[in-house]
Amino acid sequence: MSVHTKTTQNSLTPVAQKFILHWGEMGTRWGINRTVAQVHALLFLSPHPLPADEIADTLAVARSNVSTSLRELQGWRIVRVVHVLGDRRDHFESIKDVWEIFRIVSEERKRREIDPTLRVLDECVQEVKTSPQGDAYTRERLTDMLEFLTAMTGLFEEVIRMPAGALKGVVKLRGKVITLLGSEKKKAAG
Amino acid sequence: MSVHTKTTQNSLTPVAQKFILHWGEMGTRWGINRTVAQVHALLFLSPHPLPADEIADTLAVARSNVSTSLRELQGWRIVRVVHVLGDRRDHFESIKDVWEIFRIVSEERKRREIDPTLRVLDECVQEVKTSPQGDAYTRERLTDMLEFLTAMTGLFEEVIRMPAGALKGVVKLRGKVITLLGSEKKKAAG
DNA sequence: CAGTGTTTTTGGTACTTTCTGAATAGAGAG
DNA sequence: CTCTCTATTCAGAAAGTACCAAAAACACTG
Repeated sequence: MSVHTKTTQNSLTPVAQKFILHWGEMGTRWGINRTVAQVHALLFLSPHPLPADEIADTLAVARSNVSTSLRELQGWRIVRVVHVLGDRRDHFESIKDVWEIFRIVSEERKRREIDPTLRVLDECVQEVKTSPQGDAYTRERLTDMLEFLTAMTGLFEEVIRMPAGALKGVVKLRGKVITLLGSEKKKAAG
Repeated sequence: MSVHTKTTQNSLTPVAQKFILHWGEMGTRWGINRTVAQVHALLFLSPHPLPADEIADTLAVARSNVSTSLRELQGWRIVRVVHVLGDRRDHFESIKDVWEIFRIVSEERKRREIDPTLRVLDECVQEVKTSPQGDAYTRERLTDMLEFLTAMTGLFEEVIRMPAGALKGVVKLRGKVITLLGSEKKKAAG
């Protein structure tokens, strides 16, 4: 206690504070470290790149913690280091395009989590096919799951590959997407 | 009568084991308790409803832990209790339709996490509009984010509302979705 | 190469979550 | 009503994660 006396408290507007805190909270719910999410939120809102110590100051966390978080964010390729003339320190900035952020994070998570799952599922299906007991029910369930995930991933990749602006167009079609897909499906089937 | 053998055959096939372990691991990465995910995986694979003690036995976790996990799964409405004649114990079964599972879980998470985020973002945007400092940059960033999330949520709802079978149809269109949406957008715009 | 500012690593502590065993509560049967 | 079987709750143990301060490493400068 009483260690927080070094309050240079780079002032956040109440709004920025609210957003950053909420973002951090959401992070934890999706398996992302709170501080990491907060650092990202701060950089996202910041109109110019920030040095690590200023981030630590603003968020009131240890400098070392910021260092780790920045490293992680760079690993996800949504934050990068830039340099400012006359300042030896690294400065960090976030990608600002929300669609880009979403796309990159999604792809990374797909790579890290979905792809391995698909691999495991495929192995499972193979194994259950050749297994001595040949549990038909298990096989059916696993096959279903594999097919579903494959299909879902495919659709997702379509969406993710859309140009940034396209999404807004899609929204204006509210309700039409299903129809479009549906009718196309009928044409293909019939 | 009512002679359910205490010594249950709790052996898992290697394949089932592999799937359950991986599923549990994936759960943790998406903010879902490992045991909860494992219980779900087990019920998903099981050709018939299972009583809690058998689940505990099979997964080698405490009975109480299973109780909690089942409660959580029921809260998500992807597991329900059923009864077996001549057996006082509750038996549990999972929804088997993968699309259903995905739909229900997605909607629940949207309700719990996305919706509150949209609310906070909206508040932030309102507040920054009327704030004394009126930080224009922050406002722009927050507005962007709000618009994006709204759009994404909308699209997601479209997809989620698709009938179970439709997804497979979509996959066959590989590459056409963007085109369809794109051309439709141009038509609408131009 | 000594000196200074900056970043990363490390080792330990605090905190959070998960899990368990024991206690408790409930529900039917005799 | 009591006995038995089952389900849930709860307090603390165990495990896991986040965080910090200090030390080490690094990168420039003069």
